Amino acid sequence: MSEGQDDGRMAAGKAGRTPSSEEIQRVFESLRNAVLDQRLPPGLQLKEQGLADAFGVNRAVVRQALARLEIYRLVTHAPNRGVFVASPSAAEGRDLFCARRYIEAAIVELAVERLDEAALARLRALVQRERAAYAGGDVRKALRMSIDFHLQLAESVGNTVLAAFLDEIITRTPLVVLAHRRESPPACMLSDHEDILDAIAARDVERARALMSEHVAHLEGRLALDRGESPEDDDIARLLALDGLGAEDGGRGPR
Amino acid sequence: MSEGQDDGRMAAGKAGRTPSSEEIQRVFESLRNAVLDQRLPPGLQLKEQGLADAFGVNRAVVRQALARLEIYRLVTHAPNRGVFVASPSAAEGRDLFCARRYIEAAIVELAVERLDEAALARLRALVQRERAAYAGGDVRKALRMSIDFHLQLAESVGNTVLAAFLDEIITRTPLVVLAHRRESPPACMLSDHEDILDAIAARDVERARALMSEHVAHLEGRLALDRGESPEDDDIARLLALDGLGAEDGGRGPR
DNA sequence: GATTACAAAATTGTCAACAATTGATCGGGC
DNA sequence: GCCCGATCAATTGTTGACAATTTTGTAATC
Repeated sequence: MSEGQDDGRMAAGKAGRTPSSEEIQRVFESLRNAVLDQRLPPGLQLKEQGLADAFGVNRAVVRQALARLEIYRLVTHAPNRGVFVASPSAAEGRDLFCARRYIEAAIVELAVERLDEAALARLRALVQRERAAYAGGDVRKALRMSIDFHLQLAESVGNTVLAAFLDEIITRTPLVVLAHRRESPPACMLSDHEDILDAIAARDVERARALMSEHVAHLEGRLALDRGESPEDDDIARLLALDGLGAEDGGRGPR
Repeated sequence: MSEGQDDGRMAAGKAGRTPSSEEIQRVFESLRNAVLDQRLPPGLQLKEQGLADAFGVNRAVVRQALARLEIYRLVTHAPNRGVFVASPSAAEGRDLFCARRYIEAAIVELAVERLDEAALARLRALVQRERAAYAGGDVRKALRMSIDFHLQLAESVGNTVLAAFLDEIITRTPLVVLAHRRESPPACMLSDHEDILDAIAARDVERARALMSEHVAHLEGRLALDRGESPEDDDIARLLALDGLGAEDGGRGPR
């Protein structure tokens, strides 16, 4: 249970089994972590040769790593043009959060059924470390631990499929945040995590589910995902709206 | 809405956006369809050169297609050994069905909220064609249409993330069936599908969810997934059991 | 006769050179 | 002065050959 923590963050879900060629896995993980830490701005082009040089690997390795990132929708691949960091539409963001509510609810429900005291203790320890990171001012680490809380909870209930799904959702979320942020720090609230654990420990399904749902909704609330609120969908549409020539839209466009 | 039906089955979920190099997509789809039709026995080795010859493409193309199949857990990749059709453990099968219950429930819930008459009519038509296929004795086609019903329902509610997840679950299921079948034909019941649609049309969330849950549970019931009931996990164990020398298992093994 | 060491075949993994496509810059024409 | 077409650089896509690893078959030895 302590084996999965390879370089600061586990590759919780899928594609963690057979590291065909190690190198690919390494490049993939690095890029994935960069996305999780919000270091990669949506729209940035990822050039094969550049990455190959940076990681000291062959272009073929980079190519495969990028192909994997594409499947997770972390990058988009324009044929003969290159791959670019994905910039999810508002609709995609909504779908992501909607799905997340359902899946986190399922996980919480299973947690109430199956989590023993030892598992709960581990999760509580995680929240403590998260709190410590916040207190210490290391906001980036705190954010990572906040993510890890959700991932660890999912993994603790022992359903690999649901854990992998949540992992994918959470991995895709930072790009949505970057593309549609409204307020300042889109981090989790410490107390929320603790309350959820308490409800699970008390075997109160309804309360645990409600708290988690509220928690996720709160996260989503900090984003500008409402229909028409943010530059809608198509990348070209966004560019057009950026000039304010919104046709019949009386200048509601952002900026 | 009639555009997604490229070669008999849509690639509902992810990885359908940018077909980098078309060829890869083609090989991937072919293999994926073969899995869905239960034509690929778990454990079979998929040799790169063989597939390259069969599809008339380069080995690199096959390589990438296989990499994608691996992410979907349809094959397992043993470094320096090759890739093999996955043979999911009973535990994995349980996780799959457990997750499926939650996700189908979520989809049904959204369907009650968002499906209009037109969408319902399309789904009813699909069930009709499924019934026709059964009546016509084309069991393979009927099974595919049964799968398509679930996939189409998911797509109709308009959440791409949930649709992709269900797609993944359903794609992985045939391998579980092959590895752990108990009874004869593990197909969906026609009437179940119709009843679910009726409940959705009547906007009866509870009933729709209950019916769907029961439907999925029924599917799972035809498999031998209980703890200790089927040859547990390790592939070698399965091969041993195949000879009937089941040690203390008094000949309960398959065949 | 069984077991271990060795050798050969097959398969995967890696790599670098070549081809094709795209976007941009520059020049000419209207 | 503006617009259109061609050349040029940069990047991706493809291919084939070569290296490393594993498995299988064989032979010698205990």
